[in-house]
Amino acid sequence: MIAPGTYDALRNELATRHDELSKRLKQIAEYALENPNDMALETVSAIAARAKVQPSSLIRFAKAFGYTGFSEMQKVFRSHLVENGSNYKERIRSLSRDNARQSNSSSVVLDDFIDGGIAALNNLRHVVSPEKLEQAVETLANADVIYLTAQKRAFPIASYLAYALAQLDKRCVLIDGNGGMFFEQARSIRKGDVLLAISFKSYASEVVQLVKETKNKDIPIVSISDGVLSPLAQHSDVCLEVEEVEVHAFRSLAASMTLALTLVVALGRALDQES
Amino acid sequence: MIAPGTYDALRNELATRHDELSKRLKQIAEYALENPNDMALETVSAIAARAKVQPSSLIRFAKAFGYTGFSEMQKVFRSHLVENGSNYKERIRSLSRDNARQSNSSSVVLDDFIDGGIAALNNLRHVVSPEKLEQAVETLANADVIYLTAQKRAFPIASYLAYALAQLDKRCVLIDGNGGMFFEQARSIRKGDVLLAISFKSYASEVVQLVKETKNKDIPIVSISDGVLSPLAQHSDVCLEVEEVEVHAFRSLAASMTLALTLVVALGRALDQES
DNA sequence: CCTTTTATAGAATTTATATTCCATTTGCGT
DNA sequence: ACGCAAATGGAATATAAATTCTATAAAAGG
Repeated sequence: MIAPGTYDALRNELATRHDELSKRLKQIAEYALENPNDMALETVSAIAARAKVQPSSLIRFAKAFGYTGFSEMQKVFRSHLVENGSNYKERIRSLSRDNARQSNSSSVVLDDFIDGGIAALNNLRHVVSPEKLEQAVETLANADVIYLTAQKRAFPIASYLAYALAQLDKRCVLIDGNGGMFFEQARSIRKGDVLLAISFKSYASEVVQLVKETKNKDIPIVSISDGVLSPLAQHSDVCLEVEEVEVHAFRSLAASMTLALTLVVALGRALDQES
Repeated sequence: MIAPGTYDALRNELATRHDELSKRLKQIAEYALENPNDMALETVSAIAARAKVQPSSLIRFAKAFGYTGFSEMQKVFRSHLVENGSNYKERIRSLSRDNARQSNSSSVVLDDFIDGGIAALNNLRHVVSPEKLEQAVETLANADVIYLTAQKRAFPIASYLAYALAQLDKRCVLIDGNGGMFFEQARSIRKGDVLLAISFKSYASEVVQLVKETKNKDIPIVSISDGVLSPLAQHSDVCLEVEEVEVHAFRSLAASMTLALTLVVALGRALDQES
């Protein structure tokens, strides 16, 4: 007897062997299928109480399916919970393990980044709250001029936003620090405008400083950054969070780019509706 | 002191009080925000090991935020895990409903772009030939200076490449046309250098022209473009093809960015092996 | 209807996990 | 440089949880 290692395999096993199970084990199987979250998170005695069985029955149940004990079976339920939810890090972790095995061909590197990018995109679904996104779009839609700023790794995103916003005939200014005029370029921001700042750790000091200063002028700030600890998050009216995956010691921009593009298209729709 | 009862409240508390926290507590806060799943599922000692702290620090951490112990705080992380999973399922359901009737909510747009990005990335795996990739890497590795050029939609990629190559201490020049000096910037290309050009349809004329001119000077050219019909493909020594998916009349850059990043990392490895 | 086998309940035990406590270190103000 | 307060590490302890064991109860077979 071999114990199912995945949630789906276990589910399947529970279903097919359901008939041959004893009364109490049937009862537990039904409970397990209906309450997988309990199986994943509660203690043996808590589950036993809820399913109206003895704790020992749960252990017998687990052993009947080939596990050494209940805890081992619980791991299967737990990993399911994680896969379903926001966790894509496990996949990445296994990815980096694989990386350890001397992957020196370029196409292996490409595969790793593709996997990482897909994981980051999937994750984006979970971490971006629809409300924040809506709020960001609305703020930008009401802007007279959108000022864009980013430096270093985040700069390509601002640069892309400048291009895409121009396609929408939305007025925007890219504060790129060209000619050492970072703050000078920002000086023309005024009431009615909005600052869209993008920065990831380690946060470029100019961008952080500009955000603070602009906040003091009562200009609305929308930001794209990486987590609540970001200094941008603290000073922004809306902060959209992205978490890029690190593969081979480099972070991609796939997810951030996708979010930026979404912002543009959603903004375009909002503007269309107005007119 | 009142302990946050929800994940969002806790996150918020972690962010706002992050500054006033002691060294070890900061460390734990950061780990918790980056690995909420671990916080939800692992044991105190397992988390302690991963976050490189003592188990007792985790208990102090929980108490610092008003909980009676770590277990109480863990409940918050656990309930988030459950809610997150079910929310996601509901969202998928409501999304497919909305999609049928052309919903215009921003998060639907986001989902479309995420799906599009994933499709483009998967496609990338098939269309990029390992040989070409290897050849591109080799050509770039042998370059004295890498000249980068792109305009319009492709420009962010060149801009990102410039940033990433600098990280590798690989000499590069970004021909961005700033100050109307597009061709002037390119004038200093000489034997031993390589031109890396990126352009998608409709191909920016400057870039195409520059590629042609540079080809005549017998400078190797590596390009990233979209299909064999690209004028870049014809004049390049190696042309890496990417096909971005068009969603809502806009093309993402997720796949192209991923390819660009791959090129950088593979190049980095090639350079390491040389030395 | 009795015997044998299998399943079950519940207490007892073992194992693992969280928490506390205190000696030591670190940081800070004087 | 000194003393004080806060923070930390790590062993010791307490708590909780999983698992085993056994007497009892239910089925199954003759």
